[in-house]
Amino acid sequence: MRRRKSYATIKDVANAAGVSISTVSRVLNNKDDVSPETSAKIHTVINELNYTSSLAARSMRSQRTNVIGVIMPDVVTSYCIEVLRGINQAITQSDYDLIIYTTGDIWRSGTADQERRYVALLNGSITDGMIVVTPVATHFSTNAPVVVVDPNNGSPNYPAVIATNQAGASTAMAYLTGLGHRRIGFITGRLELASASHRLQGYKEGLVAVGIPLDETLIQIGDYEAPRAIECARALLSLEDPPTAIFASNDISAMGVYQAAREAGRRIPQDLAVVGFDNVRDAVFLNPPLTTVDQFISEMGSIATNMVIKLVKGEALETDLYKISTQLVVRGSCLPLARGDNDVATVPPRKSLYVPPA
Amino acid sequence: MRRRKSYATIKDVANAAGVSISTVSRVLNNKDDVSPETSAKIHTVINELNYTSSLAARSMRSQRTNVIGVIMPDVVTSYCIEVLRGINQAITQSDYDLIIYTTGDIWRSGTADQERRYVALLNGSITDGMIVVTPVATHFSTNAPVVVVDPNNGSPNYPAVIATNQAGASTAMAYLTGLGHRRIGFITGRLELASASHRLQGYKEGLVAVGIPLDETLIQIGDYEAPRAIECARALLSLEDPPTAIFASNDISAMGVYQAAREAGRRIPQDLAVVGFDNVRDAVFLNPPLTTVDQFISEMGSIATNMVIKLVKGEALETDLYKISTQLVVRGSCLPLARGDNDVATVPPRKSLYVPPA
DNA sequence: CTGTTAGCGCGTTCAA
DNA sequence: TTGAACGCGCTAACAG
Repeated sequence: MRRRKSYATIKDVANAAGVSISTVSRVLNNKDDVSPETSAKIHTVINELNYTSSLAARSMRSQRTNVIGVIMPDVVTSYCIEVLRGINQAITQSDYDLIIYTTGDIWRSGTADQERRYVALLNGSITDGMIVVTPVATHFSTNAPVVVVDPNNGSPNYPAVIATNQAGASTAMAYLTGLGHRRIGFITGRLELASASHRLQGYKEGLVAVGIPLDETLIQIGDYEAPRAIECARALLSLEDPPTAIFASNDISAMGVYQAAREAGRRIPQDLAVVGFDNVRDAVFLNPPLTTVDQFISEMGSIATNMVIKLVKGEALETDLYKISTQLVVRGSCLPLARGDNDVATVPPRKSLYVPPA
Repeated sequence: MRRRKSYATIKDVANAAGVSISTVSRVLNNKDDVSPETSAKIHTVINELNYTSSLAARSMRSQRTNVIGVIMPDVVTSYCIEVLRGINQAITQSDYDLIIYTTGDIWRSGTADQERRYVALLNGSITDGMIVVTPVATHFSTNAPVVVVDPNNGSPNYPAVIATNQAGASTAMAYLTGLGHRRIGFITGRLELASASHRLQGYKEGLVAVGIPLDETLIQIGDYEAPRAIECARALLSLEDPPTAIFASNDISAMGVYQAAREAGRRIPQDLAVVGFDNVRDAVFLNPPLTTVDQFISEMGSIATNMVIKLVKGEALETDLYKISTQLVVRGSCLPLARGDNDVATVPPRKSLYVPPA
């Protein structure tokens, strides 16, 4: 499996153009001291040979690659996809290219050692700066710019973009309790993640705020994924005294609740109010459209991207800790708690308003 | 912005351990001819210095990186996300790491030149082999393994994984016409993509098969995205003689149809049958669950991944052209066309069966 | 078992 | 305006 010089190198270009390597290099880097003819000649050859300078060799010398790296635990969960969406958008409007690095294993990675390894791997070579998403590690061995998104530890050592998970959750609770709900089920996220425990705190906080005692049976341990959420919702709905509302720790879990409710013959929102978290893109397409807490995930991605780019360029940051406030997006999945069983007529009909996510 | 030797190099390790550089290299690559003590000593130092070998330098020498590269037009459309899901899964079960490369611009990229540039960029340096998703380019200048997913040109020059788009679409049409529908609207995808025109062909084929004349007003030009699909569906539904069924070129577009139908007060499936394409993860969470054509996108990703890995290892492929047959997944978004307006009672109640996508 | 030597492809001096 | 020489961090061949 040895492949040597399978592609054109700067040497090939130099030979074909009848000039020296360094002249080609100069042309590549737009130095001004090259005669127009030589330059033109070289460009022709470059096109003919389909030459591209080697990222590896180039970065090894110049420490400059025009590439921003992203390290994520995975690229398939809705959260990561949304972050990516934002990063993607910010990259589009910049001169930088994007490399996403992942082991592909949701569970295996996420360890501090892995993260550190990756940061070193990319930053030591092919990346000008990087974004680490939901890191557990607190320190990375690199002095190239690092920006962190939603770190899993308290006070990040790097410029960070974070969401106000707890406040968002308690806002949602305030909404539900305001509608008269008192038995509110909760499906947690992956509790080993900071976001999940913060949302749980928000749930409890919301209960305390209106003096509802905590009922542990109303809390189900989820994992941010639909299958588990379906089970959780089934458990809640088959309780002797089932909740009239369920607050799911993310939208995917809320979709699981929809599924379980349909199975159980419970109508949303008449028989069961549902609130999600994230405001994922598809939330608006559910029937009824999902009321959820928007945490502007994709914004977090684009802000983080702009932060690293600034740092790479040597500019200063306005702030090292960028907090993004969550916001409740009210759509059609909740109704006021009706005392008389299906007293739906008393509430205004919900409009099928298209509320674009983010 | 010049940063020199910001991180530990192999030289630092060698100095700190009091050995030569090559000895360290041997330890790094698990060569057997190193004394246990030396090896242990070096490992200690490596940990202390938090050393990671530079990907750039390493790959430049050894042409071996243990990294598989993916080049995609973007990382935010549902199609790409699904492909990624499959790649992700296959990578998990391998020893390889994954790098995803994208310009982040859905529209800017997708040009043959860009693709060629990226392939050269990654393969010339940091990647052992790569997967190019929906390429328009037909040839890449590299002899490192390349596998192509759903190429936009006829006969790919590289091992490829492709979906049977046309057949899938005509199957869906057969289903709809079998239910008695004769006025069937169609929302296309981005017609510059091969998949989109193949699906359109399948639509027409399905019409021809049962002798329904083509009505151009029933074909709306979409772009695989929801907002456009909503407009298309609105147009179809406000036709003088509106369709009784709409076949959308992908699930995201089908979600747009749901939205437009809701606005127009049309119930799905009673008043309007809807079929999608892709079988995206969330299709099952829609209400009613979406009947769609599964093209096993994520399988395509994992198969492609396993193919490159084989090639990288120097193993032979069973086949160079892997066709994945589509399959209709019947859920709840279609009913037989009822002559007597809302003659719903004649059909069996749809079960809310959980059909896991893929 | 370990050190020395020679590049990989490229950018950057320094001379010419 | 251009070319020769050097070294980035690393691996592989060859000596010892």
